[in-house]
Amino acid sequence: MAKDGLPKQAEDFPAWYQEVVKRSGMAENGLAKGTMVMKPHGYAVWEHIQRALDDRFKATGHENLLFPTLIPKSLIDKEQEHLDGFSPELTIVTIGGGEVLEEPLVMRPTSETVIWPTYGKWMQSYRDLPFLYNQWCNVFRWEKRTRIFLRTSEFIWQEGHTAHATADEAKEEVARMLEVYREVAEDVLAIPVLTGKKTPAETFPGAVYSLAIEGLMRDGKALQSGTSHFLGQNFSRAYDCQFLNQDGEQEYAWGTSWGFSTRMVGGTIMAHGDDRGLRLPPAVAPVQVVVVPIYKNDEERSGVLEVAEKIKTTLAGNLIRVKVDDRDQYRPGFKFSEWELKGVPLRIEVGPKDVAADQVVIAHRVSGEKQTRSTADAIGQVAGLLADAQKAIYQDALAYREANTHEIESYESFAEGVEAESGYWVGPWCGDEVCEAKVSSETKATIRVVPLEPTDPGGACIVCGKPGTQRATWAKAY
RNA sequence: CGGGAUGUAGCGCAGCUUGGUUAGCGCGCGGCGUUUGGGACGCCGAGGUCGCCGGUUCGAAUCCGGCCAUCCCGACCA
Repeated sequence: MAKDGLPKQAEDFPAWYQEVVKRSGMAENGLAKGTMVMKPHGYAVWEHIQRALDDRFKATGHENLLFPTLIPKSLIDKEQEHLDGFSPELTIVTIGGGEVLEEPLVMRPTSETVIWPTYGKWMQSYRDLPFLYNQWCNVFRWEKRTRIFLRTSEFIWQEGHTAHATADEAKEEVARMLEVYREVAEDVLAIPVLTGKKTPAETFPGAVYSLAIEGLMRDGKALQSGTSHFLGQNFSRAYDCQFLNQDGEQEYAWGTSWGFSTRMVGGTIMAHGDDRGLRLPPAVAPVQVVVVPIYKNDEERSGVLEVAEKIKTTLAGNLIRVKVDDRDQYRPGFKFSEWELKGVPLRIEVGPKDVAADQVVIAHRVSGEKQTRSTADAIGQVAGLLADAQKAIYQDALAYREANTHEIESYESFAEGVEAESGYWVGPWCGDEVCEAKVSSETKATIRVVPLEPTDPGGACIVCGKPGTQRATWAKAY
């Protein structure tokens, strides 16, 4: 074993991540700096995430549409906070058709600035609202330091943009979509997440407030992966989107926006992977079951492959994503390692002895266990075993999070602890940005979330000692 | 944008100090054969503008100058 092993997570997590992403065939660097090529194995995971989200968007009454990638620069300039927030990250097209453009075009970093002026043309009265639209697209953010899946200059996501007649309705939407994100993260990607509100310092530029889900990676760092923003009337005012309300008055519409990106593919890798490679939750695994035939000669080969194909046909008929690895140039041991690297949840081994005894060996990626079952039992049990694996991998991640969540005893112990142990550190905070900034400059940890609903802060601010107003969760983050 | 490092075959590297004629090794790749229950082995073979431009020299992967790119650390970052 480990003839060609990965770097160990415990020794060098970033090296492990880079290697596992490349060797498992998830993605590689693009030819332009800071970009990435999502390869079939990685894109398939994204497609499953996409499906899970899109089904839930439709179920909550949303429709998809698509705005152009290019946004006139003047539109971006209209919302000052938004402009300030994004300015350094903008990619701007200044030449088109060989001529310098009269007005530069911005490659969208997100689409509020082009969607809101358009929404303004579409809304006349409260009867037209709400607009519940979403788009699947790529966005561009020039990054000085990129990391595959986690931060690249171009990435794919969905951005929902809704317009409502009342603030309360918009706030409900923001909460509803955060819940969709939580559900997809936990039930589909098997990543337990904290849900909460961002501090003003971490709020989306132009939003009134931002909600987010945060997952904990296996190196103890947090990853923000889905965000849902209450825009208030900020964008409708900037782009003059008014409607006639029930009282016959012109009113600015209330907005939300929410996004979930391919970054979460990286999150799935880092939340579940181990030293042998990926461990993919069955719900998003491109291949859920791989059948590896074992044989010594042509005669054994044909007998074993016959059984393998039969297993495949039956499972595929039950909508299980199954593959028979009948490549002749690799031996079984090599295939075992390769599919483990790729994170396939279940492996069925079929050799001559098994064929003779009408049995197979089932190997579990999550637990690492192997068991022998009659062929018929094995086929019948696969769906259940996949469901068990989905639960087990979530439980693993949950146990990890619980073991790495610390109650803050004192500022000193927190400052030392967060360096050494990372993980989540929870404690009272006064709500002052000065205290927040002091922590981030002295420890590299930032406030990931504060609770959605007011809770007992549980004591005095860990930084300044004034009365706490809320319980904050700090962590080092990606 | 600062500090450091690296660019030689698809990947990982040696060679450079002390210039010299066919530029090497491992993995991978192609063919043939033996193998196949945890990363097989033998033989044969294909594959290189030595990052780019210029300079020194009879002669440059090697020395000198400039440029470009990538990686790490920092700053920056929803």
